[in-house]
Amino acid sequence: MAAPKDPRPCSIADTLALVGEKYSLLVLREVCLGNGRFDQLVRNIGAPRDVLATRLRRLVEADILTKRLYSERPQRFEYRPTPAGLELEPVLLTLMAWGDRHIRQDDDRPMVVEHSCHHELIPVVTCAACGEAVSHEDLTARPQSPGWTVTGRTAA
Amino acid sequence: MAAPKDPRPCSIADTLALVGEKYSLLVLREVCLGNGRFDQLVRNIGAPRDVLATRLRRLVEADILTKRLYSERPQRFEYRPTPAGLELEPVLLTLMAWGDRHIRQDDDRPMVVEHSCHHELIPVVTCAACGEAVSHEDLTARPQSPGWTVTGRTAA
DNA sequence: ACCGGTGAGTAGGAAATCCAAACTCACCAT
DNA sequence: ATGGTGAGTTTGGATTTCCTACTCACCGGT
Repeated sequence: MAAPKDPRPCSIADTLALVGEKYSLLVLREVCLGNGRFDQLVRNIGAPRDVLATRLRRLVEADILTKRLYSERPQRFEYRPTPAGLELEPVLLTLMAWGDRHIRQDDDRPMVVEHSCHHELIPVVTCAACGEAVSHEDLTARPQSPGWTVTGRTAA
Repeated sequence: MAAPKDPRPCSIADTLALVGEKYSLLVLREVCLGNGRFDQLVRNIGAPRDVLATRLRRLVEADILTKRLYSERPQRFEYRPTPAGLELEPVLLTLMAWGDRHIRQDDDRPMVVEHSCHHELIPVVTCAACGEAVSHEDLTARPQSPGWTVTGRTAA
C-alpha cells in the first residue's frame, strides 16, 4: 500500500488511501443513514464479512467512524460517523447526484434526499469566498511543492 | 464486478463502480490538470502501466474521458475529460479539502486551487434550491425503492 | 437443559487483481 | 546504425478479494 514509485504529494490521494478502497464509501453511506450494525452492513452493501471487518477497523482507526456499544450483555456494537466522517457526506451526495444524472437519465432514482428547506437536495459545490458555483474554467491550480507540473491554467 | 449478493440499488455504488477503482480518480485529477499523456500519468500517479491502461480504457468507455490524437505521424494520444468527467471535479475538490483539513492540519498543503474571484477555493456543498450549506442534520433520506431500510431521519 | 436463532466476527483456499520489469512497435534524431 | 521517446502489451509472481463455512456468546421458548 506504500508508494510504488514516487507519486506526488496530494491530499486527494491521501484521502483516497483512507476511504478509496472497495466498499469503504458504501460503509459510510450506510452509517450516515443510521444503519450501523454489522449484519445490516453486510446485507445492504453485499460485501464479504471479512472485507467489511477490515474496512471497519481501518475507518475507526482513521477517526471516520466510532464503534459504540449498544448492548452490554451480549456485547453488540454499532458504527456511527464521527464529525470527520460526516464531513465526507458531501462527497457521497455529489457522487449520488452524478450517478443520477449520468447513469440513470430516466427518473428511476433509487433514493432522493430532501433538504430542510423542503426541496429535493441537488448538491452544488460553491466557493466559500464568493458563493458562486464552481466550474472548471474558473479554477487555477497553484502547486505548492516541486514535482507538480501542470500544463493547463496554472499560476506562476 | 457483478452483484455478490443483492446490494441495494444506489447511484453512489453505481458511480463508484465506474470511478471507484484504484487510481481512477487520480487519473481524473491529472487529466483535469491538463496532464493527459500516458507517461505523465504513469509518473505522476505512480501506477503500474498495465493497470493504468485498463483504467483509461474503462474511463473512455464510460464517457468520462476522451482519447484525442495530438500527433499524426507517430500516433500519439492524449486523454481529456468529457463534460461528464468535468462534473466529477467537485468530488476531487471535496476530497482534497477534506484531506487538507483532516490529514495535514498543518499548513503544508501540496496544492492550492484559486477561484476566479481571486480567493483560495474552499469548496462548500450547498442546496441548489435554497443556497444554504448542507449539513447532515438538515437531510432526510427518502428511499424510492423497496429494500432500503433507514433507521435514522427518514420520511414516511 | 436443550434447540434454534441472531449478531459479530474468524478461517481457509480458490479466484481475481496488482505490481514491476521487460518487451514491442513506430517513429524521429544524430 | 544507434539511441531515444511515447504508448502501450506481456510475463510471471506477489497481494487482495471473494465466498462458504465455522466459531463464540448470548437470548427466548419449551
